[in-house]
Formats: sequence, C-alpha cells, structure tokens
Amino acid sequence: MLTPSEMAEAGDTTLRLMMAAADAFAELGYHATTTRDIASRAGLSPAGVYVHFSSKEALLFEVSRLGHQTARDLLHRLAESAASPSEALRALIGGFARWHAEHYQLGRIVQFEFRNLSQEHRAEVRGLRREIDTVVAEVLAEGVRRGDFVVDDIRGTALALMSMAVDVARWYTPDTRRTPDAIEATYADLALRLVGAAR
Amino acid sequence: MLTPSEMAEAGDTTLRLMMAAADAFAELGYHATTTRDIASRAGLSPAGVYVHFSSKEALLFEVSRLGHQTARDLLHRLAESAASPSEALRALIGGFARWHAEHYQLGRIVQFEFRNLSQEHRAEVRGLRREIDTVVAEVLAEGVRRGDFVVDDIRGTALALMSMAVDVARWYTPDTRRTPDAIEATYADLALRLVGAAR
DNA sequence: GTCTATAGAAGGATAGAC
DNA sequence: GTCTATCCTTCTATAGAC
Repeated sequence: MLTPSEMAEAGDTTLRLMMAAADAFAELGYHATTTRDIASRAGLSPAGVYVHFSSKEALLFEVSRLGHQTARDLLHRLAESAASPSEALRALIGGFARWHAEHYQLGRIVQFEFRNLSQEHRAEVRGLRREIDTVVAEVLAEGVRRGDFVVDDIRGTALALMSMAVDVARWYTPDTRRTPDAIEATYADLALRLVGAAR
Repeated sequence: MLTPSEMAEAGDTTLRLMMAAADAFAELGYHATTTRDIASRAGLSPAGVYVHFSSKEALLFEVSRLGHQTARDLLHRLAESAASPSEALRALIGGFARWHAEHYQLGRIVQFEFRNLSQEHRAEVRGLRREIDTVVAEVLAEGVRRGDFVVDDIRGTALALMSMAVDVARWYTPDTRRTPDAIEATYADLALRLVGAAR
C-alpha cells in the first residue's frame, strides 16, 4: 500500500511510471498496452519498469487502487460536508460525475479494467468498491428515513445513480463540448429527480 | 453486411464462430481473447477461423455490428408500439436495460469494445449508434413538446438515460440476483422520474 | 537504478495437404 | 472447408554489464 508520503519516498520514477501506465491503459486498454509503451512514455528502457514494479499487472493494480482510493476519499469528503441528504446527494453524484470527466483516464481504469486484475488484487479492490457504494446507499437511506426521498429500492436506485456518473468516463474526452462544470450541475439535478426529492 | 438470410446462406459455421467470439470477447475482452480460443469454442482448428473471417478484428466487427443492429431494431420496435411519450420512454429504457441484462455479452461488446474496431469499422458502427441515440432524443423532444416531460437539456438527459441502461451490461452476470424483469420495471420507473414526468 | 541484449512463450495469420 | 504444421512477429520478463 503506497501512501502519498511513501510514494514521495519511493522517488519520482515510480510515480512517473504509474502516470505513464494510467495514460496508456486509459488510451488503449490494459491488454493493448505494452510494457515497452509504458516504459517509453516514462522515459525508461523496457527493462526499467521491472525495477519498480514486478509485473504489468502489478502496475495496473497500483493505478487501480490509487484511483479507487481517490474516488472513495472524494465521496467521503463530499458526503461529510453536506447539511442534508438532498445536499449530500447533489454533491455526491454531481461530484462523482465531474470526477469521471476531469479524471476520465483514471476513471476508465477504475471502472473498466477491474476485470484484468489478478484474483487477489480484485478481492482487495472490491473492498474499496464496497465502501464507495455504501456512501451513496447511506445517503439514500437517510433521505428516505427523513422523508426527503421517495425510493422503494435503495440498492437498485444507488446502482442506477452510480451508473450515470460512472458512464461519464466511457464517453468523456477532453474535446467533449460539455464542461465538467456543466456535467456536475446536470447530474446533481438528475440525481435529485431520480430519488423523488421534493422540489 | 450480413442479413439474417445471408447468414443462413453462409452456413452454420460462420454463425457459430460469431457466437463463440461473442462469448470470448465478453468474458475476456477483445485483446485478451486469442483466435485459438475462438476456434476451439467453435469446434474448429486455429486455421479454421480464417476461412470465414479475414481477421480477428473482422470477427469483432461482425459481432459488434450485429449487436448494434439488434439494439437499434429493438428500440425502434419499442418506440413505435407505444401510445404516448411516457409509454414510449418506459418501454425504451426498461427494454434497453433488460436487453443489456439478457444479452449482457453482446451488450458488453457493443458498449465496451467499440474502441477496438478499425477506423473504418468504427465509422460504420457510429452511424448505428447515432440512430440509437436519436430514438431516445426524439421521444424526449416529443414528450417535452406535449408538456408531459420537463427537461431543459434533451441531449444530456438522453445520455444519462442511456448510461443507466448501458451500464447494466457492466455489472450484470447470470448469477445477479436482480432478474431482467425486475431490472426492466425499475429502469422504466427511473426513466420517468428523470424526465420529470407527471405522475 | 538504468541500460543493452535476449531468453522464452504466445499470438495472428498463412501454406499446403486432404 | 477443414486440418496440421509453421512462419514471423511481438510481447513479458530476466540476465548481466555499468
């Protein structure tokens, strides 16, 4: 597990490799990316990668884990700083959609390369995913309890909400006309509609 | 372009190869699938593939095109047989979500392997995608015009609606507890909420 | 910690017999 | 139209010099 301070300790090259890998995986997909490509994007020889990571899959794992952790931390921050379930839901889904636009590369790896992790690494990342889903489900449950939301299937609605935000990473590119700001606003509004929030 | 009758004419083996490829691509992803794997799933030797398809990418293209055509035709049927924009939207999003569950393999290839098509093939499939998006946008526009829906951003809302349905293919597996029936009902309801339909 | 060189394996596609 | 055999390329990962 690499904390930010451990990454600084580990030196620039490890981080540079992770960024190069993230670029390449997002652009081409995991299996279409070669370790040579990652190395050259990071300014290293093909062999240079293996000083810092034991395999290509290990690189995917570190990138995927960092992405999941970042997403989870973002959602925790957004949920905590909201005054009501409605505000929390706006912040969560708007913010998550925005994140998937602004960091669509990391988002793609998080959402679409999960299957390419090893069994052990998948299990570890699955824990982070549960934390992410739980944040949303808890806000929905609290909103229903307070009578702010009308939702009969909390898990199903949470899933649909996340689907909207996650899918942004699939279609967003830097030359998309919709700005991250606009995406955030749109998805925040749509989220409230989806839970039948009183307007 | 293979019409159904042309496929019958082309014989079982072509179709069997396409089904084998669809299975493998959906399970492993395009780049992680080997032509040997496809051949053996279809009961052929590795060389047998190339009698029917000129390359692995050609196989992906035929599967992807068939999937897009099937989805488009489904949406056209659903939209045409509805009596009102509300009914049409329920049918479209419920039915599209259901389709992505029942045919999650084809759905995954349609939605997540698009990038692996050649440039020419991507351009051709893009035409089918536009037709698919248009069906939904037209129902939204008609609903807004009639005053049944309250939507300020038609394209953006259409995109979010499709995201919900498309994302089903990412998380659905045959051992998912939610049945296609339940998914259809849930997403039909959510769609109406998302467009601010009067209840 | 980075390099050059290369081992060793696997994959896409073809040749040619049947 | 299917097979066996195989070419040729590319890839991950390692060996060993600096």
